[in-house]
Amino acid sequence: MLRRQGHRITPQRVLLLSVVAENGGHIGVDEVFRQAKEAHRYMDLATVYRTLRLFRDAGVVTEVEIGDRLHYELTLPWELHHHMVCRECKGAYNLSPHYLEEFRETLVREFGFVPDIEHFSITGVCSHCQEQAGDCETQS
Amino acid sequence: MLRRQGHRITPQRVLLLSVVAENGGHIGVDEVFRQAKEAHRYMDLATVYRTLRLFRDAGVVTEVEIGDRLHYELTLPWELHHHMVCRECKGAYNLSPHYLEEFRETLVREFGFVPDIEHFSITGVCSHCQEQAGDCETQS
DNA sequence: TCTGTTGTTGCAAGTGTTTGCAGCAACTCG
DNA sequence: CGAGTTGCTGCAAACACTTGCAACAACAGA
Repeated sequence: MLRRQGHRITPQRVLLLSVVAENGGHIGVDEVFRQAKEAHRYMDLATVYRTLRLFRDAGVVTEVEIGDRLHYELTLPWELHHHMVCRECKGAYNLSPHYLEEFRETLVREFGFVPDIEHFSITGVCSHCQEQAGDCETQS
Repeated sequence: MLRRQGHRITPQRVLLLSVVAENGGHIGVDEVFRQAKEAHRYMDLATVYRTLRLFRDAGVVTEVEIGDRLHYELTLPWELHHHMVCRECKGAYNLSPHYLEEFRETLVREFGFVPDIEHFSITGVCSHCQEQAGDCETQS
Protein backbone atom coordinates (compact mmCIF):
# COMPACT_ATOMS: atom_id res chain seq x y z
CA MET A 1 0.00 0.00 0.00
CA LEU A 2 2.82 2.39 0.86
CA ARG A 3 4.91 1.09 -2.00
CA ARG A 4 2.09 1.83 -4.40
CA GLN A 5 2.40 5.51 -3.41
CA GLY A 6 6.13 5.50 -4.22
CA HIS A 7 7.39 5.01 -0.67
CA ARG A 8 9.98 2.50 0.44
CA ILE A 9 9.58 -0.29 2.91
CA THR A 10 12.23 -0.01 5.60
CA PRO A 11 12.73 -2.03 8.79
CA GLN A 12 11.87 1.08 10.81
CA ARG A 13 8.53 1.47 9.06
CA VAL A 14 7.61 -2.15 9.47
CA LEU A 15 8.50 -1.99 13.13
CA LEU A 16 6.61 1.24 13.80
CA LEU A 17 3.52 0.01 12.04
CA SER A 18 3.55 -3.20 14.06
CA VAL A 19 3.86 -1.24 17.31
CA VAL A 20 0.80 0.84 16.48
CA ALA A 21 -1.13 -2.14 15.13
CA GLU A 22 -0.45 -4.40 18.10
CA ASN A 23 -1.33 -1.71 20.58
CA GLY A 24 -5.03 -1.60 19.67
CA GLY A 25 -6.45 1.85 20.32
CA HIS A 26 -4.57 5.11 20.33
CA ILE A 27 -0.96 5.36 21.51
CA GLY A 28 1.26 8.36 22.20
CA VAL A 29 4.38 9.15 20.17
CA ASP A 30 6.72 8.71 23.15
CA GLU A 31 5.23 5.31 23.88
CA VAL A 32 5.66 4.24 20.25
CA PHE A 33 9.25 5.43 20.44
CA ARG A 34 9.88 3.58 23.71
CA GLN A 35 8.53 0.28 22.41
CA ALA A 36 10.27 0.66 19.05
CA LYS A 37 13.61 1.40 20.68
CA GLU A 38 13.46 -1.83 22.67
CA ALA A 39 13.44 -3.80 19.44
CA HIS A 40 15.72 -1.63 17.32
CA ARG A 41 18.43 0.17 19.30
CA TYR A 42 19.06 2.91 16.76
CA MET A 43 15.49 4.09 16.36
CA ASP A 44 15.32 7.88 16.28
CA LEU A 45 12.51 10.04 17.59
CA ALA A 46 12.47 12.14 14.41
CA THR A 47 11.93 8.97 12.41
CA VAL A 48 8.97 8.08 14.60
CA TYR A 49 7.37 11.48 14.00
CA ARG A 50 8.09 11.42 10.29
CA THR A 51 6.90 7.87 9.82
CA LEU A 52 3.67 8.29 11.77
CA ARG A 53 2.95 11.45 9.78
CA LEU A 54 3.62 9.49 6.60
CA PHE A 55 1.30 6.69 7.71
CA ARG A 56 -1.38 9.27 8.45
CA ASP A 57 -1.06 10.87 5.02
CA ALA A 58 -1.22 7.43 3.45
CA GLY A 59 -4.42 6.75 5.40
CA VAL A 60 -2.89 3.86 7.32
CA VAL A 61 -3.19 5.42 10.78
CA THR A 62 -5.34 8.15 12.29
CA GLU A 63 -3.88 11.07 14.23
CA VAL A 64 -5.64 12.12 17.42
CA GLU A 65 -4.60 15.17 19.41
CA ILE A 66 -5.02 14.33 23.09
CA GLY A 67 -4.34 17.30 25.32
CA ASP A 68 -1.63 18.85 23.10
CA ARG A 69 0.05 15.51 22.50
CA LEU A 70 -0.17 13.49 19.31
CA HIS A 71 -1.55 9.97 19.46
CA TYR A 72 -2.03 7.49 16.66
CA GLU A 73 -4.24 4.51 16.02
CA LEU A 74 -4.60 2.03 13.19
CA THR A 75 -7.22 3.13 10.66
CA LEU A 76 -9.89 0.48 10.32
CA PRO A 77 -11.90 1.46 7.21
CA TRP A 78 -14.98 -0.48 8.29
CA GLU A 79 -15.25 1.44 11.53
CA LEU A 80 -14.24 5.01 10.77
CA HIS A 81 -14.96 7.39 13.60
CA HIS A 82 -14.17 10.80 15.03
CA HIS A 83 -13.16 11.47 18.61
CA MET A 84 -14.51 13.22 21.66
CA VAL A 85 -11.47 13.89 23.85
CA CYS A 86 -12.03 14.51 27.55
CA ARG A 87 -10.10 17.48 28.90
CA GLU A 88 -10.01 15.96 32.41
CA CYS A 89 -9.21 12.27 32.02
CA LYS A 90 -7.62 12.50 28.54
CA GLY A 91 -9.90 9.69 27.39
CA ALA A 92 -10.86 9.49 23.72
CA TYR A 93 -14.39 8.35 22.95
CA ASN A 94 -15.40 7.32 19.48
CA LEU A 95 -18.00 9.36 17.62
CA SER A 96 -19.81 7.98 14.61
CA PRO A 97 -19.35 10.15 11.48
CA HIS A 98 -23.07 10.55 10.92
CA TYR A 99 -23.30 13.01 13.83
CA LEU A 100 -21.08 15.41 11.87
CA GLU A 101 -22.61 15.03 8.46
CA GLU A 102 -25.30 17.63 8.94
CA PHE A 103 -22.90 20.14 10.43
CA ARG A 104 -20.48 19.59 7.59
CA GLU A 105 -23.15 20.05 4.94
CA THR A 106 -24.30 23.26 6.57
CA LEU A 107 -20.82 24.77 6.40
CA VAL A 108 -20.41 23.80 2.75
CA ARG A 109 -23.87 25.07 1.77
CA GLU A 110 -23.81 28.33 3.73
CA PHE A 111 -20.15 29.38 3.41
CA GLY A 112 -18.55 27.17 0.79
CA PHE A 113 -16.15 26.11 3.54
CA VAL A 114 -15.09 22.47 3.36
CA PRO A 115 -14.03 21.38 6.85
CA ASP A 116 -11.36 18.75 7.49
CA ILE A 117 -13.59 16.29 9.25
CA GLU A 118 -11.59 13.21 8.29
CA HIS A 119 -9.45 13.99 11.31
CA PHE A 120 -12.05 15.77 13.38
CA SER A 121 -11.93 15.67 17.15
CA ILE A 122 -13.58 17.82 19.75
CA THR A 123 -12.50 18.42 23.34
CA GLY A 124 -14.79 18.69 26.32
CA VAL A 125 -15.69 16.83 29.50
CA CYS A 126 -17.02 13.29 29.44
CA SER A 127 -20.02 12.19 31.46
CA HIS A 128 -17.87 10.32 33.98
CA CYS A 129 -15.66 13.31 34.76
CA GLN A 130 -18.69 15.56 35.10
CA GLU A 131 -20.03 13.35 37.89
CA GLN A 132 -16.67 13.62 39.64
CA ALA A 133 -16.68 17.40 39.24
CA GLY A 134 -20.16 17.43 40.78
CA ASP A 135 -18.86 15.37 43.73
CA CYS A 136 -16.03 17.81 44.33
CA GLU A 137 -18.39 20.78 44.48
CA THR A 138 -20.62 19.16 47.07
CA GLN A 139 -17.61 18.05 49.09
CA SER A 140 -15.89 21.43 49.28
CA MET B 1 -12.38 42.72 36.00
CA LEU B 2 -9.04 40.97 36.49
CA ARG B 3 -8.64 42.43 39.95
CA ARG B 4 -11.99 41.00 40.93
CA GLN B 5 -10.54 37.52 40.23
CA GLY B 6 -7.59 38.20 42.56
CA HIS B 7 -5.08 39.16 39.86
CA ARG B 8 -2.83 42.18 39.91
CA ILE B 9 -2.71 45.02 37.44
CA THR B 10 0.81 45.44 36.11
CA PRO B 11 2.17 47.74 33.39
CA GLN B 12 2.90 44.65 31.28
CA ARG B 13 -0.72 43.51 31.44
CA VAL B 14 -2.10 46.92 30.61
CA LEU B 15 0.26 47.16 27.67
CA LEU B 16 -0.47 43.69 26.33
CA LEU B 17 -4.20 44.20 26.58
CA SER B 18 -3.96 47.48 24.71
CA VAL B 19 -1.94 45.83 21.95
CA VAL B 20 -4.58 43.15 21.44
CA ALA B 21 -7.44 45.63 21.77
CA GLU B 22 -6.04 48.16 19.33
CA ASN B 23 -5.23 45.53 16.77
CA GLY B 24 -8.85 44.66 16.01
CA GLY B 25 -9.17 41.05 14.87
CA HIS B 26 -6.83 38.21 15.74
CA ILE B 27 -3.12 38.76 16.22
CA GLY B 28 -0.25 36.29 16.59
CA VAL B 29 1.82 35.97 19.76
CA ASP B 30 5.04 37.05 18.07
CA GLU B 31 3.34 40.14 16.70
CA VAL B 32 1.99 41.02 20.15
CA PHE B 33 5.50 40.56 21.52
CA ARG B 34 7.03 42.72 18.81
CA GLN B 35 4.62 45.60 19.34
CA ALA B 36 4.84 45.33 23.12
CA LYS B 37 8.62 45.36 23.08
CA GLU B 38 8.68 48.61 21.16
CA ALA B 39 6.90 50.33 24.04
CA HIS B 40 8.45 48.47 26.97
CA ARG B 41 12.05 47.38 26.35
CA TYR B 42 12.13 44.62 28.95
CA MET B 43 9.05 42.77 27.83
CA ASP B 44 9.61 39.02 27.91
CA LEU B 45 8.11 36.47 25.56
CA ALA B 46 7.17 34.18 28.46
CA THR B 47 5.21 37.04 29.99
CA VAL B 48 3.32 37.50 26.74
CA TYR B 49 2.34 33.83 26.66
CA ARG B 50 1.40 33.78 30.36
CA THR B 51 -0.57 37.00 30.19
CA LEU B 52 -2.53 36.11 27.09
CA ARG B 53 -3.37 32.74 28.63
CA LEU B 54 -4.51 34.57 31.76
CA PHE B 55 -6.66 36.93 29.70
CA ARG B 56 -8.19 33.96 27.96
CA ASP B 57 -9.03 32.20 31.23
CA ALA B 58 -10.53 35.45 32.51
CA GLY B 59 -12.68 35.64 29.37
CA VAL B 60 -11.08 38.89 28.20
CA VAL B 61 -9.58 37.53 24.99
CA THR B 62 -10.30 34.56 22.75
CA GLU B 63 -7.60 32.12 21.68
CA VAL B 64 -7.60 30.96 18.05
CA GLU B 65 -5.22 28.32 16.78
CA ILE B 66 -4.20 29.27 13.26
CA GLY B 67 -2.09 26.61 11.61
CA ASP B 68 -0.25 25.50 14.79
CA ARG B 69 0.26 29.09 15.95
CA LEU B 70 -1.68 30.81 18.71
CA HIS B 71 -3.55 33.99 17.90
CA TYR B 72 -5.66 36.13 20.19
CA GLU B 73 -8.48 38.60 19.76
CA LEU B 74 -10.49 40.77 22.13
CA THR B 75 -13.65 39.03 23.32
CA LEU B 76 -16.68 41.12 22.42
CA PRO B 77 -19.58 39.61 24.38
CA TRP B 78 -22.19 41.02 22.03
CA GLU B 79 -20.67 39.30 19.02
CA LEU B 80 -19.42 35.93 20.19
CA HIS B 81 -18.39 33.66 17.37
CA HIS B 82 -16.45 30.55 16.50
CA HIS B 83 -13.88 30.27 13.73
CA MET B 84 -13.42 28.46 10.47
CA VAL B 85 -9.68 28.47 9.82
CA CYS B 86 -8.49 27.94 6.26
CA ARG B 87 -5.63 25.47 5.99
CA GLU B 88 -4.36 27.13 2.82
CA CYS B 89 -4.52 30.90 3.32
CA LYS B 90 -4.56 30.82 7.17
CA GLY B 91 -7.61 33.07 7.13
CA ALA B 92 -10.05 32.89 10.05
CA TYR B 93 -13.72 33.31 9.18
CA ASN B 94 -16.29 33.96 11.84
CA LEU B 95 -19.00 31.39 12.47
CA SER B 96 -22.15 32.27 14.36
CA PRO B 97 -22.68 30.06 17.46
CA HIS B 98 -26.11 28.97 16.35
CA TYR B 99 -24.62 26.65 13.73
CA LEU B 100 -23.07 24.62 16.53
CA GLU B 101 -25.97 24.54 18.94
CA GLU B 102 -27.65 21.51 17.45
CA PHE B 103 -24.43 19.54 17.26
CA ARG B 104 -23.63 20.43 20.85
CA GLU B 105 -27.02 19.39 22.12
CA THR B 106 -26.76 16.08 20.30
CA LEU B 107 -23.46 15.23 22.01
CA VAL B 108 -24.86 16.12 25.43
CA ARG B 109 -28.08 14.20 24.87
CA GLU B 110 -26.57 11.08 23.30
CA PHE B 111 -23.30 10.74 25.22
CA GLY B 112 -23.41 13.11 28.18
CA PHE B 113 -20.32 14.70 26.65
CA VAL B 114 -20.14 18.48 27.11
CA PRO B 115 -17.90 19.89 24.35
CA ASP B 116 -15.78 23.01 24.79
CA ILE B 117 -17.45 25.07 22.14
CA GLU B 118 -16.65 28.43 23.73
CA HIS B 119 -13.29 28.17 21.97
CA PHE B 120 -14.36 26.01 19.07
CA SER B 121 -12.64 26.30 15.75
CA ILE B 122 -12.54 24.02 12.75
CA THR B 123 -9.95 23.82 10.01
CA GLY B 124 -10.66 23.25 6.36
CA VAL B 125 -10.44 25.05 3.05
CA CYS B 126 -12.33 28.27 2.38
CA SER B 127 -14.32 28.87 -0.78
CA HIS B 128 -11.70 31.23 -2.21
CA CYS B 129 -8.84 28.75 -1.84
CA GLN B 130 -10.93 25.99 -3.37
CA GLU B 131 -11.33 28.03 -6.54
CA GLN B 132 -7.57 28.55 -6.68
CA ALA B 133 -6.98 24.83 -6.18
CA GLY B 134 -9.33 24.22 -9.11
CA ASP B 135 -7.39 26.68 -11.25
CA CYS B 136 -4.11 24.97 -10.43
CA GLU B 137 -5.41 21.60 -11.53
CA THR B 138 -6.54 22.88 -14.91
CA GLN B 139 -3.28 24.77 -15.40
CA SER B 140 -0.93 21.85 -14.67
C1' DT C 1 23.83 -10.11 -8.98
C1' DC C 2 25.74 -5.61 -9.25
C1' DT C 3 25.15 -0.39 -9.88
C1' DG C 4 22.95 4.01 -9.81
C1' DT C 5 19.28 6.72 -8.24
C1' DT C 6 16.81 8.78 -4.85
C1' DG C 7 13.94 8.29 -0.86
C1' DT C 8 15.05 7.53 4.16
C1' DT C 9 17.65 7.73 8.34
C1' DG C 10 20.12 9.54 12.49
C1' DC C 11 21.94 13.46 14.23
C1' DA C 12 21.75 18.03 15.70
C1' DA C 13 19.88 22.35 15.65
C1' DG C 14 15.69 24.59 14.89
C1' DT C 15 10.56 25.83 15.97
C1' DG C 16 6.80 27.66 19.09
C1' DT C 17 5.31 27.19 23.72
C1' DT C 18 5.70 26.04 28.76
C1' DT C 19 7.81 25.93 33.30
C1' DG C 20 11.08 26.45 37.58
C1' DC C 21 13.02 29.78 40.08
C1' DA C 22 14.95 33.95 42.38
C1' DG C 23 14.23 38.73 42.66
C1' DC C 24 10.90 42.20 42.38
C1' DA C 25 6.74 45.06 42.71
C1' DA C 26 1.46 45.47 43.29
C1' DC C 27 -1.67 45.32 46.58
C1' DT C 28 -3.22 45.02 51.76
C1' DC C 29 -3.21 46.36 56.14
C1' DG C 30 -1.74 49.17 59.85
C1' DC D 1 2.70 56.57 53.86
C1' DG D 2 5.55 52.63 54.91
C1' DA D 3 6.27 47.33 55.66
C1' DG D 4 4.84 42.63 54.70
C1' DT D 5 2.73 39.31 51.78
C1' DT D 6 2.34 37.04 47.69
C1' DG D 7 1.54 37.17 42.86
C1' DC D 8 4.33 38.59 38.78
C1' DT D 9 8.37 39.11 35.95
C1' DG D 10 12.58 37.97 33.35
C1' DC D 11 15.74 34.63 32.56
C1' DA D 12 17.07 30.22 31.15
C1' DA D 13 16.17 25.62 30.51
C1' DA D 14 12.77 22.35 29.36
C1' DC D 15 9.05 20.69 26.47
C1' DA D 16 6.97 18.31 22.20
C1' DC D 17 7.63 18.51 17.64
C1' DT D 18 9.96 19.84 13.01
C1' DT D 19 13.62 20.47 9.73
C1' DG D 20 18.38 20.65 7.23
C1' DC D 21 21.83 17.82 6.04
C1' DA D 22 25.23 14.18 4.93
C1' DA D 23 25.60 9.26 4.97
C1' DC D 24 23.06 5.34 3.93
C1' DA D 25 20.12 1.69 2.01
C1' DA D 26 15.79 0.22 -0.74
C1' DC D 27 14.39 -0.44 -5.04
C1' DA D 28 14.82 -0.49 -10.33
C1' DG D 29 17.06 -1.57 -14.29
C1' DA D 30 20.99 -3.85 -16.62
